[in-house]
Amino acid sequence: MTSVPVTTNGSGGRSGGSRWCPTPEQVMLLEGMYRGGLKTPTATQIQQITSRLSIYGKIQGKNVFYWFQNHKARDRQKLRKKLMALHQQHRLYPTLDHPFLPLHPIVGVEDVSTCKPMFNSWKVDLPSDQTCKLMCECPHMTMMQMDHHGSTPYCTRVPPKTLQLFPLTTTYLKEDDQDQGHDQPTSSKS
Amino acid sequence: MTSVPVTTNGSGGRSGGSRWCPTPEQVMLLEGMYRGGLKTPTATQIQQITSRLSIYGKIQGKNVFYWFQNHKARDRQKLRKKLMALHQQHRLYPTLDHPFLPLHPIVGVEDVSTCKPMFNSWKVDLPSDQTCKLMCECPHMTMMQMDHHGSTPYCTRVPPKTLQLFPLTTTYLKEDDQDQGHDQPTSSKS
DNA sequence: GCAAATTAATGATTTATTCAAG
DNA sequence: CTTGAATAAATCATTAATTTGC
Repeated sequence: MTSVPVTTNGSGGRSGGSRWCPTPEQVMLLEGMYRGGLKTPTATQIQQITSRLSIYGKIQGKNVFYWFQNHKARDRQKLRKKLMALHQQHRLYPTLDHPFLPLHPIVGVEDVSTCKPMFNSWKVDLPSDQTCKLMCECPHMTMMQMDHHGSTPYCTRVPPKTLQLFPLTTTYLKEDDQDQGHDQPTSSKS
Repeated sequence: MTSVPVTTNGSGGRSGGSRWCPTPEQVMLLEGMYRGGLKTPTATQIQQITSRLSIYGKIQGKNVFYWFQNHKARDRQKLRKKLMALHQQHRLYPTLDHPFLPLHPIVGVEDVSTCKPMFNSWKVDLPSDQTCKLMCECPHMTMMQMDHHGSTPYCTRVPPKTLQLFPLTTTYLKEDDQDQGHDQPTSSKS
């Protein structure tokens, strides 16, 4: 292949000549279209887009075509990855320069996926939505079910099972510690 | 003016008042984790981080959660702004303000609508590799000046001639805000 | 030096998206 | 087509920095 005399690229005169290198404007515009709802442009649309974007740099229809294909695919891929991470939930990463986050893995937890949604319960004072929203006031108790026969080798920091987690693990707590996150009813918002 | 005395925090100052105020140690640790690659901690990780940081001061899981959200968002925002400013100088065409909609039709092409099936045929049933090859062989001209080589059985069914520009017409990104503006009335608080 | 006034950072909420399951 | 789950963008609100006049 490549019998095509593609002197492509350019795009601001960047280096290389083998593949399209979109300019920021082009990327911006493409993303805008994508976000605007255009996921799989028709040939006509591709054409128009190409024409439009050629103002900012060299571009071909196939670039646009590929861009949308890739963008959509990567969107899905990203989401899938997230979902996976949700179920595996043990992404420990090696620390780098500082021992910042030994962050020992939680061993006995398998159903951590249930805690992610719990974060929504923080904003439980929503006006009038039909949806759940307020599942439980005590967000994180369900998450640390663990224990049982989880050996928890070095899980010293995480409380064994009695979920003190958020409020109580602080070194000092005063009576109004709850007030911080409890609710600030918009304080006379506009 | 007469800046409204924020009654919300009146008594006792901010020791337990309105919002979390991270200690330098906490900030340091959080930034270290972020730089270390932790961009969106899971609930489990948030718990661990919270527990760990609590020795330096009062902190809740939601604080950690929010911190990462904000940090990541502002990182992105900053970067995007930089990129935008980099190439904002061009502004050759007036359409940058409404980049996505106008998209005037192309002049030289009349029967472009027939190209659409072509795009479909590209990715139709060939293995991905084949598809790619096909694209490479027939890159730009295929859509632009497509000399009906007739072998497009799909072309029988053509979309409306009046190639409707884009179906999007939604909100798009409206950030523009060329300069973040100083128009912010300081007394906007209500 | 100091506070009031103003500006910049940033914590906390709300809103708009996304994909995919039902 | 609708809804669920989750997030990132946009926005609001408060704290810290800083400027400014004395």
